[in-house]
Amino acid sequence: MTSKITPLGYALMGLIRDEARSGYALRKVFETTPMGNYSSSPGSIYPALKALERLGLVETRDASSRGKGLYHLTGTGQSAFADWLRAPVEDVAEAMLRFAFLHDADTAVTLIFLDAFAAAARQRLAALDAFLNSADGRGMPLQARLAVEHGRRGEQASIDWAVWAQGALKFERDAT
Amino acid sequence: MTSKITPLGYALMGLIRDEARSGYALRKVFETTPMGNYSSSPGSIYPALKALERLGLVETRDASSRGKGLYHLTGTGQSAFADWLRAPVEDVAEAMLRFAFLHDADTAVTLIFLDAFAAAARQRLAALDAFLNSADGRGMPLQARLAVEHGRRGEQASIDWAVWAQGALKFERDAT
DNA sequence: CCAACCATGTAAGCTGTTACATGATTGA
DNA sequence: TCAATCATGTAACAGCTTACATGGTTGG
Repeated sequence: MTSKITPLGYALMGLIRDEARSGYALRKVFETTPMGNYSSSPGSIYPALKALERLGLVETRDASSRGKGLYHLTGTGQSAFADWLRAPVEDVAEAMLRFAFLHDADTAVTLIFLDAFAAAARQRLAALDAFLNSADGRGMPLQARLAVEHGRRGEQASIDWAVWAQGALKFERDAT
Repeated sequence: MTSKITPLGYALMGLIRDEARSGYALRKVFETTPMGNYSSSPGSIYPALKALERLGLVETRDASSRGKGLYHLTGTGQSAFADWLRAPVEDVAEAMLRFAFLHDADTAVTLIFLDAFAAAARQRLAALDAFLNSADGRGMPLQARLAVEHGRRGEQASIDWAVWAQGALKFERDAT
């Protein structure tokens, strides 16, 4: 067990894998892109980087003068990250984070990932439907049922997205 | 300042408001309904109840024999909860929780809430669109752009839901 | 020269999770 | 009687947020 890496840790590793960066550069990514959903400010990022360093997953090389410390993935880090990319789909937010970093993988791997993602969403959707049709569900006030319907639509949107994304990926693959 | 009540605290207050319940009964709600998204197990629920009690927002009345302690909202608790229901829309998850508890409010209040909810979703959608059209967004690999598109569709689903929910509420109101 | 931004961090506090502990009651 | 479920908790730990602290560099 690689002793618990958080989603934030993986997000950092993914960014570092794509390009060596300083802590500050990493912060900027979270501040200026939708990846900000996976974290925020210095108080979490710097400690998370330190933790990754302690685990031997990243290292800093002070190669140049004013570049400060640029983080690189170590060999261990690369394989831990690769393992994570192929792990089963559970949490939606974490799954999307992983999906975004699958751009180095074979299209086949990504298509399989999307199948799993859609299957998980279908299961959650089914659970919500079951609840709405249960005695408990039927007994709820309108507003509460509408709130569940919001969840239903979110899951449906995920399913539709997954199917559509598969199309987009196949299109790109065949356009080579 | 009522010294910080967490979403879980409000969820508990809302359930208690609808019906006096024991800690165990509250746990069951989280375990068996989609409200489980707002929390889980004893380790958070019992301490949260204790905190609400310390704040004077709920109290237990041991009225009967085997009913154990049933929690009731105090007067302070009722007004704190009412204030929360009318607070501005910020976090999506918290907003949906509030929406589910708006069933005692005038339809007018609920419709206004949905307007605000939709407006917030439109803003987030616009932010994602802006990002996708920015240099940063265009420069991303396909998978990353698809991940953002997942977010876009989620926001769009929220907007559509809000409009639809307004229709459902108006229909019910006029069906009296 | 001064504001803005680069760049890195620490400390306190809050919440929540996991895992464990305990005992009563009830139905098969 | 024995398993399940009712019923209530505690302790350790992890993780994040907020707020603060510090100094270098650079452009107007």
